[in-house]
Amino acid sequence: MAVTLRDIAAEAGVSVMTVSNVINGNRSRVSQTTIDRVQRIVEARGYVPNVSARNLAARRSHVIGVLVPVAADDSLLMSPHNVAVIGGMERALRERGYHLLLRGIADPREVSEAVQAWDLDGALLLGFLDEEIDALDLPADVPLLALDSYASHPLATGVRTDDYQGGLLAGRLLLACGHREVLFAGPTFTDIGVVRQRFDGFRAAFVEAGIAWHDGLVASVTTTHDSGVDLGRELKARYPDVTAVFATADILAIGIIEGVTDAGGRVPRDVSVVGYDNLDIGAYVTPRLTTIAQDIGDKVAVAARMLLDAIDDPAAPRTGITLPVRVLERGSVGSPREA
Amino acid sequence: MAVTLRDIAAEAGVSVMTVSNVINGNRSRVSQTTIDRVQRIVEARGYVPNVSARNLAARRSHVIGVLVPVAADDSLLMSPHNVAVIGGMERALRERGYHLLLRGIADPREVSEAVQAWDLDGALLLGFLDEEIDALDLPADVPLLALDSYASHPLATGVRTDDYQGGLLAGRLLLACGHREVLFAGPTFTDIGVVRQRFDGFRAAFVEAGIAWHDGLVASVTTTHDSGVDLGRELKARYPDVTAVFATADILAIGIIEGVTDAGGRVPRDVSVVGYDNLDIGAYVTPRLTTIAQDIGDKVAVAARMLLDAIDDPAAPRTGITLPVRVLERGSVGSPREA
DNA sequence: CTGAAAGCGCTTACAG
DNA sequence: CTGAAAGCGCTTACAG
Repeated sequence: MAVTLRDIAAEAGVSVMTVSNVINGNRSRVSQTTIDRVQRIVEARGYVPNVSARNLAARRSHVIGVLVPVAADDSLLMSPHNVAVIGGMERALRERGYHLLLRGIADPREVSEAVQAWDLDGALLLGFLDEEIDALDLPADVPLLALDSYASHPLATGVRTDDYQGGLLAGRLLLACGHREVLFAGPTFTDIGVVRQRFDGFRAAFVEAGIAWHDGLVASVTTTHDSGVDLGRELKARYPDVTAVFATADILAIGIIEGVTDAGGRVPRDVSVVGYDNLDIGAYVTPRLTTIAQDIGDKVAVAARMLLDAIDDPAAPRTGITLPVRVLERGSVGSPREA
Repeated sequence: MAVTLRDIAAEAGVSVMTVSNVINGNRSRVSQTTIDRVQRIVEARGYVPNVSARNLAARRSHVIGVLVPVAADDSLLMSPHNVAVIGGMERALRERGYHLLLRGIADPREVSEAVQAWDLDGALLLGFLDEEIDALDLPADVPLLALDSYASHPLATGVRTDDYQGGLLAGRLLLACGHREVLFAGPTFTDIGVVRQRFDGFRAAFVEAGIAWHDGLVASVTTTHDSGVDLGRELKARYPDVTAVFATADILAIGIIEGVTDAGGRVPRDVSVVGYDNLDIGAYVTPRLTTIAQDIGDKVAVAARMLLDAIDDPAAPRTGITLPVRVLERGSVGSPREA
């Protein structure tokens, strides 16, 4: 049988509540002598508080749910971006005494279920659509943080990078190199959201430069390597005048480069490609990927802090934070060839 | 206030325990009429059982800890391999009604602490050294499963792929292409463990072929892209006669290819490279990486099943399972040039 | 088929 | 500075 508070209390000759106070660092309420004695016994007996009992009594869990939508194949959406976020989050939480419950969400209702069932202190929503977030029905006192979201749900006020600026920078870069026919490649988007922002920023670069941009130059594709390859292969046929592509994700951009190469083209000589994210992998491919870089570590650190602060002080007003992005020039962008 | 069992019981006019039985599917103990009535109320009120209370009373948690060592920089060891495992594990657990607690372990003692504190039903150890596993001091009744481990700890009987065979296949492949001076590149290894097995298998290929292999041809490096690059750059200088490298991880192999290329060499013309794992990324680099492929999905599925079976029947004897590996030939291996 | 009661291991006002 | 008691929301023998 595991050692309990009661065992410690008996051995120390004090009440259970005194031991509890020592364990929880309520030192002002206990004499130093008692603290020392109890701590020695705790140490000697290898006492470990039972999480369930503590959570039940305290009506909170010190657990943060990291909730990730599950794709059609029922497996977690573990993009390199999400992986970096989860890893960083685990670390930030551990440092502050919280734990991470990783949970795939097949139906949005499971979000509030998870929050209730686990007495979650908070939750990080990773990769949900803004519409899904807005449709969430949650107890108002549980801090939620949706990463990279433009949802208007008040609980979801969060952290994101400057997607509009990212699009703008990508547009400017390609325009500065002399490109005029540029394809925007990314997932289907609506009036709000990450992709919309990147698109608007991208288009603004053309307006700013006084250069017309063809509405038709948008390719709606899934954000995967494979669909990038497909697009790259057909690029010449479907968009004969295009000299550059702005892809909303590195993984997609890398696929596009591969597809273009497969079809006999060369990057950046025939087609320039700009990605988005700055994943490690972009540095491993040939040519190295030019991309819009966001600092995921920063983003996670800020998100963790914001979430835990909201838990400590639920009444404090929350304002979203937008982190900067920058252009990381490597080898996949050049000037267009003469026609 | 959240709805509790008692609320449901009151509304249904039955005892709390009857509701509990309905919730938990002990249908043989309740009449169909009662079941229906209770279920309707549960549905209408949006009742969600409290996990802490359930765990405390039942003395089990339905939580599986996925425990990953934290590196020197305190962040989780999220290699692509581990990521795939964690993603697959979450899914397998969710399908069977379990939850995943992701936890970085800085000190091996935290393993048993976590098990105790959370009443963990089981734990998956991911990326621990065999020595660490053998040194673990755990309550005997909590199933542990160490992936890819050769530890002798009885609780750690687990699942791994055939590392010896992997090394053997890599060796045979390179020998068949005509290579004789082959460098083995991987982390420092001892008498037991994954790397030792791959090494032994690799060397056995030479013995089998009746070809001598130079003991000096082992490069001890960390399993990272960067150290691969370093090794690749110095390859010609440090190992002038070497015509091929067998790296114990794809990420390392990819770095080596890049380093060789940086130094003006060409793969596979000047140097052939074989990796290990079959990560997605191996298909994106130039040339595409030839590698020893393991089916991580399979491995995780088997591991999840084994772990949950052990939880269901702790008395059942456990035997480790070794899954097959195969050679995946792509573009990074060729014949050595004439000297 | 159903229930009353004890108990899981903690924390939290409250009292002194 | 310390304690007795109630209670968190469940499950588990036990009894009928």
